[in-house]
Amino acid sequence: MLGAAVSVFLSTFENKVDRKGRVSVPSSFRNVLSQQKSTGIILYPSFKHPCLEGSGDERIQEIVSSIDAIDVFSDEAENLQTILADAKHVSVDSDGRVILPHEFVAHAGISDLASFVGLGKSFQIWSPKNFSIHRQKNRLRAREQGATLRIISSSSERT
Amino acid sequence: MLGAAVSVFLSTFENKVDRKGRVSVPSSFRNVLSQQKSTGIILYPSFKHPCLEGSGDERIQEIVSSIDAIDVFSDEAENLQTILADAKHVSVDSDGRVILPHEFVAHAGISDLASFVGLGKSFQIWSPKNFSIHRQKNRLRAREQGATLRIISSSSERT
DNA sequence: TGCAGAACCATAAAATTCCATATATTCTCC
DNA sequence: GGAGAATATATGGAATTTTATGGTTCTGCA
Repeated sequence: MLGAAVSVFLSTFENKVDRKGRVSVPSSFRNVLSQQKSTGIILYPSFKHPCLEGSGDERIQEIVSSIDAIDVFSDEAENLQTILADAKHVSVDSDGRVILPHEFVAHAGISDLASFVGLGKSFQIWSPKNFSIHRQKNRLRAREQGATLRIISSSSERT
Repeated sequence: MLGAAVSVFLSTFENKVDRKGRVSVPSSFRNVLSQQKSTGIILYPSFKHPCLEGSGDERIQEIVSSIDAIDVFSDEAENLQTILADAKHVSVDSDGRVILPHEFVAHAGISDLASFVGLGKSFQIWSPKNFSIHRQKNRLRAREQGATLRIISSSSERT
């Protein structure tokens, strides 16, 4: 099951969270991370949903550079700084696990199970229950709106 | 201390301030500082908020250079000079603590707890109460403005 | 000589490392 | 093709190290 696999975060995995808040990062996610040379992952609570946003830790550099590129006292700079203030770097231990900080566990409503949801360049962590609700809502909306995918060639942004 | 982590000030820590005004600098912040070869930290009261601005002590050099780079008699130059005039250098003791100067404690409304807030290249120190208000405002606005979408990948610019 | 800051010491709580095991999945050799 | 060895993953628990934090003592300076 090794091989190069795919270098994006893909599909959903449900793992157990133990008493200490430890949870295994899905091995395919770990492969993506190590390809990015990340020593760990960056987590921060989502603005929009009761879940956590996660990514390799090189993402932090992007945010910091973004802040540098704009006026230090602007609202926009403060928005990005909010992400930094809320984010945490968690390192992946030798067994492939991370510790979910308590505040985050609370924000996401996670108890003893966590769903890792691959989103390509990043991923989310949900409580399985909240995720299934979210997933269903999304599907419904997608169907109503007749979701069309605009696939952009080469390097561009996602929605 | 493994997990070299990321070399930026990240996330928020709430530590106790004892009778003498001593407070522990979060260990991850100390790691950033030592990477910067700072012997201590520079503190000055924020213009914009009831909090303290902090950074490694090489930051002073940057401010001095900035002053040189702009019109000596401009408002901006005076603002920056005010920072220099108000700033203090505090050293980190062998247990990782600093002493917050009284005037600063007053400006930030800090009593027995202090929140260290990572902002990337610098950080802030707040009273937890003031910070939670500030944070809530910021998160609301960030959500409306869609902060996460504005992250500049690597070093591209928007026009 | 009194007080603020610095250097020491002590300890409880929290985080990190290490070890053990169960369960798959893959590989290899017969 | 299949039995069993070897590997990988997920998970539980214990041991060890760091942190945060309170207290005491020492020292220089006003």
